[in-house]
Amino acid sequence: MTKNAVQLQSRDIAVLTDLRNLTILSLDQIRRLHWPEASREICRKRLSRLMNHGERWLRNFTVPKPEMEAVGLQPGQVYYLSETGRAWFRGQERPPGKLPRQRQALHDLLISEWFVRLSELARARQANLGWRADWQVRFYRSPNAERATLVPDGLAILTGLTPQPLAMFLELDFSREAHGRPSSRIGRKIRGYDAYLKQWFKHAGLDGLDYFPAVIFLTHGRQRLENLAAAVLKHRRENVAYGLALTGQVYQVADPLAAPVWRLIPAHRHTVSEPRPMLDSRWLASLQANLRPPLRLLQVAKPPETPPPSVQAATSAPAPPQPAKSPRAMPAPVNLPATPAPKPPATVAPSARPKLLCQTPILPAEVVIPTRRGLLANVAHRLSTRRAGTRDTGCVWSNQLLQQAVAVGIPVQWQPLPPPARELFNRLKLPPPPGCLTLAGVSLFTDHHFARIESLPHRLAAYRELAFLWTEQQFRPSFPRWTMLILPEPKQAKAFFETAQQQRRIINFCATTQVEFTQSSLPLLSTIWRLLPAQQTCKPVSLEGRPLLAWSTAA
DNA sequence: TCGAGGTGATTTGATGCGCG
DNA sequence: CGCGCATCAAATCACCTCGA
Repeated sequence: MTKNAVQLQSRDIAVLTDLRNLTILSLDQIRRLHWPEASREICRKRLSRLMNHGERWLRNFTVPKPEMEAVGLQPGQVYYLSETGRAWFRGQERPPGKLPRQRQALHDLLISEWFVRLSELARARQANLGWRADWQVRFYRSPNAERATLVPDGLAILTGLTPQPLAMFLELDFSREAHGRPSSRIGRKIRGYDAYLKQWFKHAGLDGLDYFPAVIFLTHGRQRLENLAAAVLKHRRENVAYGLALTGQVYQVADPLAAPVWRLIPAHRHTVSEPRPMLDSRWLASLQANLRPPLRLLQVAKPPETPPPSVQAATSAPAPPQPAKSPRAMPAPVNLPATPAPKPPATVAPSARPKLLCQTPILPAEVVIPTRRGLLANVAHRLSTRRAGTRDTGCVWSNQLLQQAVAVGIPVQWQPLPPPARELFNRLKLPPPPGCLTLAGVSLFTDHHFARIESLPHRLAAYRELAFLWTEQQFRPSFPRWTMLILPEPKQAKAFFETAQQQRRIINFCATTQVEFTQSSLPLLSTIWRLLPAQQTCKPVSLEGRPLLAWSTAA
């Protein structure tokens, strides 16, 4: 057999990407996604070439025909990424996805089928479908949690179909377990989504969403569907919207969203509808109960008093139908972050706080926000283990940003760098960044350690390696979206921008200089930040100064 | 030259059936 | 119950044309 190299075409890359996102796809599913007009044989032949020639990007296995037919799938070979295929994604500096689990092949194929159905629907209606895999949207109750609280089967985002993008977590109920008890898998799932709703806006995997997605449960058997609906009503404590349907029905109708096969539970109502289309206006409107908390950045010139509710509405999406809000619909902005912002120390007048902080080279212990224990510990450790010098200003600056964010009502979180990540930097003989700050749901490394210009390329390479390590070891939260740099000298800033501009970046960088930072009364909001979003090419980006939180539109 | 696409031949694997 | 054989469908392969 000839083993000629296979040149990857754009369609091949699309197939590999789908396999990375969905883990496995059947021959029929790949054909429907990428060869919708062609025969099965043509698709199979290309996959065979990707599998057996050159680099051998794919592998396959057989799921018994009766098993596939029993769940309504077209029988055929099942494909997944080979180690070469996974390595290709690592080479592209993108996560390689997860390994297939042959014992759960049918479950995973049904998840893929939902993606394929939505793709076909999007294609027919000139809409767009985005998909985030389970490893991208899994939820950990706290940064130090050992295990994920909740692992949805995937997140689909349909844009162009409804006025607001339609975002749906998928839960495929493939088990035979009863739903009744809170300790059952379904009971834990429902409680898990309740917890997710309280923190979703901090999750990097849910960036770009304006509201908490609905939860779509697909199950088998009518009685099971009834039990599932009852379980949702029984266990649900928060305003999570659910849509329930039978796998068989959803996968048989031509348009799964427009067909009246869904039992809908709106976010703010304790009722289960009769079978209706998912594109039900009232149910869709109920999703707006879980809007992303507004940043209110432009109102922060005033002290952090509770803003009137109208201010919050004015900065959110334009005029969504306002459902009747129950007390637990959404945390009130003033309560963000979850723990109430502490009162400033009596020695510091509230009006003087920002100015004082920015003029203080080393943060006095009494001004460190006591509730931010991680950062407090970090600063305290640094101050106690070595003399406070320039190396500690990074932590001080982090604390300043943290305090400003709390003062203006932006949700913040701090997580020290995980030990394996710290070891990576140590191994590369580079000072590690202190940790990861999450501002308004966007996580970022805070880094202030550019002592020498020569170390810049190594440092950028270290972040690339860290991105792989982060994915491989499944650190929480997901890999921070941005890396914030405060560059000590103008010449180092210039060198950094030149280096980063010339590189194909996988990390989003936002950088400023020490001078600009210290001279700004409110660095968080000032236009002192140069944003260098990740991109696959070396195309230069504008280095015009922007506010730090402009990142939401930059990448 | 290489890949896409079409067609038909061959191989492979699952299944059913009969026989000892 | 185990074995061999027949049958069928799916998978695979070979060879072709066409077009970029």
